[in-house]
Amino acid sequence: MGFEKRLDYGFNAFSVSNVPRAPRSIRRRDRTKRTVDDNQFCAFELLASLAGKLLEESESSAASNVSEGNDHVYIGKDVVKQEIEYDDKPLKSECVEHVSCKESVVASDWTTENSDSLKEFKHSENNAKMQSAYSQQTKGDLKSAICKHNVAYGSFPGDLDGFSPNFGELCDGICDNGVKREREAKGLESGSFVVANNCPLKDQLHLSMTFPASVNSVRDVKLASRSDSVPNASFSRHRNNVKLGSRDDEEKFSRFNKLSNRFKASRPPIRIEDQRRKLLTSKYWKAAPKLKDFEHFRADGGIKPLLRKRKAYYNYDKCQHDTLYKRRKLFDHSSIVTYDGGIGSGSVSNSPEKVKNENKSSSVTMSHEACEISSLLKGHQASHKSSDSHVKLSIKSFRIPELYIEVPESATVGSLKRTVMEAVTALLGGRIRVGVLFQGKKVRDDSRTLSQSGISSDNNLDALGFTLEPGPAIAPPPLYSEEHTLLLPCGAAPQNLTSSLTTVNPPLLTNSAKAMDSTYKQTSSQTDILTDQKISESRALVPAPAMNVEALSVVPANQKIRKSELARRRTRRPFSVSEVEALVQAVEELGTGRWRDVKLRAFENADHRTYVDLKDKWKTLVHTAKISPQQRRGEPVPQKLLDRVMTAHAYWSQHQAKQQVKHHTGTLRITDSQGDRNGVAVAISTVSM
DNA sequence: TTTAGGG
DNA sequence: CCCTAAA
Repeated sequence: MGFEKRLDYGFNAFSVSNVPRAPRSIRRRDRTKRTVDDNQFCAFELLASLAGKLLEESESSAASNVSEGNDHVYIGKDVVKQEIEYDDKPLKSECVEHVSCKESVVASDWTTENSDSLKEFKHSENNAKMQSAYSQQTKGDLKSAICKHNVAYGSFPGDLDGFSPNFGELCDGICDNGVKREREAKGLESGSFVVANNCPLKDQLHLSMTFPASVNSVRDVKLASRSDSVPNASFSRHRNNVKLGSRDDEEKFSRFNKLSNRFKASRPPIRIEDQRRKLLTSKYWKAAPKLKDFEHFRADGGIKPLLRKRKAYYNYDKCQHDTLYKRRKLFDHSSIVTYDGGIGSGSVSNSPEKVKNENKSSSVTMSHEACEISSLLKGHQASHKSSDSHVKLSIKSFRIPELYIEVPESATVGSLKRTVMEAVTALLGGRIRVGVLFQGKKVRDDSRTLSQSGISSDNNLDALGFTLEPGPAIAPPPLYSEEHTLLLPCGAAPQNLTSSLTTVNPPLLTNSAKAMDSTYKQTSSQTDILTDQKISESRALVPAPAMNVEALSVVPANQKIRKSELARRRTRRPFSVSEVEALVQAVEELGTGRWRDVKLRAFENADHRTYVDLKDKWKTLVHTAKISPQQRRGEPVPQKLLDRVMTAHAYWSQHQAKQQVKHHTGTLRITDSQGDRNGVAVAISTVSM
């Protein structure tokens, strides 16, 4: 009966490919060895032929900068050691690191960096500089050479598995010593970054030919553009940071990784997205700022090129995981330094006596938007002539909150100053407003008088605090919805305030509404760092005198941030009609219980479509088909397709039911005669046909 | 890792 | 899309 029904549904054409599937282990094997062999030679050859050239160019470009000349030598040494130590370090990881590190370098504009304990970071930095040098000096021959590098580079990450057995040897063969090898790595990375701008199209094509998909990192564009930005312009850095932290970027990053994975020979693609999710799910970002952690990362996150066992995969996964992780960390790092970074001990002090001058000088360097602070300070100055009924406060200093800064030990004092200056400038340049805390609570009502608020000279003014907060920019809704702050308009000085005043500052976020997205991240990561870093330590940086209520109020806020971060989704990517078509087609042929196969058949090259996605889409398609056209939304799916969806859905659910019935047939037959529950069950499955 | 389903 | 129990 079921069979006839099936005919009714017009499924004659369906190839009943519900053949028992081979064990996964076998199925998996089917998909292997596809890309590697073909590409192997190519990549090796490129690598080999370019190694020398690359080396030269690396040297020349690095040496072009005098200040970097020394670094180069020095770092070269370090790096060699490191390379040896972490021989199995995944190259891909490297690349990503440098991406991130570059951010921090550009952001802080450090000029020197040499420290054994900061090997890794420094190393990266240097690379970043080299990249910079590359991008600026790349011309003529170098250009094409770099492009080729990119080709070689492209082959690395993807072939870690398939290639890896030879990878180490390859490197050893090409590079006589660690230095060369390292430089080569640098070159590869540099090339990959520069390529986006300079590489002729044909090179890109070459890439595409060599590898299944567009190997060129999607991040290239942004990186390239970044190197265009003026290193000294803090605001441009802002922009870059925002960009870096943008969802899109993240998304692309993921894709970048996945792309790489696709070249793996003996295992299905890694779902980086999933890993990301796991990361996001993890309670806290392990944003430990200690640079030593980088080394740690190195040590345990590496991949043994020669390993092919499952374990190796695990390592690789972990590595990838960590890579992502690390990128995150680095990103965080750089953003912190750039964004609201400052140095804790360097509080922005405005003693009453100096207020005027400070204002003066401030107004030079600060944007007009900082007038709120100026106003506050002026008012404060005016407080000297306070009378009895006046609350007397003395703002000794405004501390910049949640300060966290990280510079290599080898950084010069000058660069440190610059870094701090830039951070502070960026901070003050934004819209800042002042919040008033009293007895641990925000004083929300701006219209209330001080006495109404309980703020009087009689009271313990230690309970009064001010906070610096992000300005009127579109405040992050969940985070600051409760933050009621007192925005002091220019010239509208607060009541005369004298007397000692404790100031505590909540996280001062950024000024730009546009930057909100990244702001979240930065804030959260920032707090994570502090969290992970032992409160005591962070307190040293952010001395929050007397009233630590602020810290309390910060906690929930950050949880909100974290929440928002956790909640982050992939960018939505509505299925196009053609995708639906492909999906329907595949499901018609494969059924509804083989999403992995569906994925492989119809979406193998769609990295962003997981089998879960496909399954979900099918689910919604079925639903869509069931509802009236008026209720449907989004890009309309052709009714014809929906019909097919219904048909296929009906068929396969029936099929499934039939299978189940079959499966239980023996049991059912036996009990059927009894006409009880089992009989009912049979009837149901029949009905559903 | 995949499947299956609820959220 | 996300999350996750189960397989």
